[in-house]
Amino acid sequence: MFALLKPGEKRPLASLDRSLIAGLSVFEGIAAADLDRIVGQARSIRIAKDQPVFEQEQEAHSFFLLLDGHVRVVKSTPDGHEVTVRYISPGELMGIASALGLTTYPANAIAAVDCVALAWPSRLWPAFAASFPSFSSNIYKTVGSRLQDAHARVIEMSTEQVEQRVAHALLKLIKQSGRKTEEGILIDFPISRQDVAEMTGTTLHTVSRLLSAWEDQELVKSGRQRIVVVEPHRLLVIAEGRATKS
Amino acid sequence: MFALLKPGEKRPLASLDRSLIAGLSVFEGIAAADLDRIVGQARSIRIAKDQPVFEQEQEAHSFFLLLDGHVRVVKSTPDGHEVTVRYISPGELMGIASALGLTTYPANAIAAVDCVALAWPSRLWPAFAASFPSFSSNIYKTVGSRLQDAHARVIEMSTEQVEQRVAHALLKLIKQSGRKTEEGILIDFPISRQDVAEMTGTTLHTVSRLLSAWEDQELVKSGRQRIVVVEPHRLLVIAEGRATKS
DNA sequence: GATGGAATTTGCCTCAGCGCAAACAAGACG
DNA sequence: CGTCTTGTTTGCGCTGAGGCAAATTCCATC
Repeated sequence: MFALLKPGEKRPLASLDRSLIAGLSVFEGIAAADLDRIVGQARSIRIAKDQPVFEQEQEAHSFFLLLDGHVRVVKSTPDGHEVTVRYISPGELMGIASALGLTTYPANAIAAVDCVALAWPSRLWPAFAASFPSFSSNIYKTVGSRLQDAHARVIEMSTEQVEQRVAHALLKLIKQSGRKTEEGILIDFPISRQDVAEMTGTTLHTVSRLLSAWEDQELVKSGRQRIVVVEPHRLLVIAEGRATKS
Repeated sequence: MFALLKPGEKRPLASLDRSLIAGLSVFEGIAAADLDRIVGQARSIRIAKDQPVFEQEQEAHSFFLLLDGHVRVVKSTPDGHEVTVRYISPGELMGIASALGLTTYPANAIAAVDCVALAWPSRLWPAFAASFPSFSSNIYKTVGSRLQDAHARVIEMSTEQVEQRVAHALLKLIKQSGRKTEEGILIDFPISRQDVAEMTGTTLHTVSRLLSAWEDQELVKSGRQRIVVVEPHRLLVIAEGRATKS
């Protein structure tokens, strides 16, 4: 199920760097000893690019903490549509269905690049919640902010035009996973027009047209599965709907 | 802040009917003694029609359990749009910001009719979570299902046409708050075209046109702030997009 | 029962964005 | 180095649904 990374990768597997992990917001306020007890029960896994971390409807056997890479969480509808729920960045949790009383995963999670994650068996959750209150409280904060995000998304879909939504999506992506380059801020994983369309409720054609237009205005530079935001500020103007339609 | 009901209302205030409350899913699996300890710390409040239960951005001083009535939860955007997040029915929680680590309410809650609710001070939450694990677990189940709902909503907005979304909204409403009458299933509180528009991300004009068309087909009967679904099954056909556009 | 305000209906016009289709470019792979 | 797959671009036409505006109906209230 979990394919291996290409050989030559230099990421930690057996010997996890606890000091790095301890800095993550999920573990905020947790004593070192407790942290060890929590992390000690996880196994470390690798997921190759384009492989699933977990799948919709599948029994939720584990929950995960992404250490390295990027994961796309997608919901598939019965009639064949795909809607991207969110992208997971390093340090974020995923597959926390069990904390919400679900027994199956509500979405598919696909590695956008080769990934490393910690995995805990879901059955440990009740014990964790009881023994490490700050851990569970941190996790519920995550859930809370995802609920907020989802509502914000509903509001965007209800009140904004496609152009604004796509602009917002790019801004979110560079905020979450942007890497400065000399050209501008690069979205640090392969992302296609189709992917952006699935995030914003539109079509790859419309996204392509928008990116082309923005490219002409030197707002972004983009290529195959690659988007660089050159002028975040002007993009924000569009996102907020204060753009001067010239 | 909390206006009174009209005189002559016969609802319980001081003497709460515990046996009724005990049946609610929020309290599932909780010992009678614990239930008493939880409910004992709540105060019972009344909210008059059109009055706020709590308001967006306000400090989240309390969380609530609706006992009677219907509450509309609405988010306002900076640019004046209003998006209805959900309707709360009797037995449901609202204002549970504190359980998610928020200090302010993320939305406005307005009584759609005169309401009765229990209110707990938010500061009790950590103690409740620690002392009554099934209570907190039930609450997080609620949160989980709301997260699911929100995602479902995003998917609807991304993949369905307005007609389907409005049909879905009516079906959800009759499921949640439908009352059988000889005409059909009545949505049991005043709801305007505008309200439906705010639930579905469209305009009152479009909702009005749709309801008129459905009225002609004898699918629904509607009037001023009043909607009766006559043929839920045919409405479901529309909602699923299997309608024969005649 | 007259008045005023709120909710609803409807016609007409416009356009953002989708669907379709075809061409094109860039890697991947042998 | 040619070939093939996958992602991208772009033109064209169409239409679902919103915007605007005016008329109408229903209630609440005095």
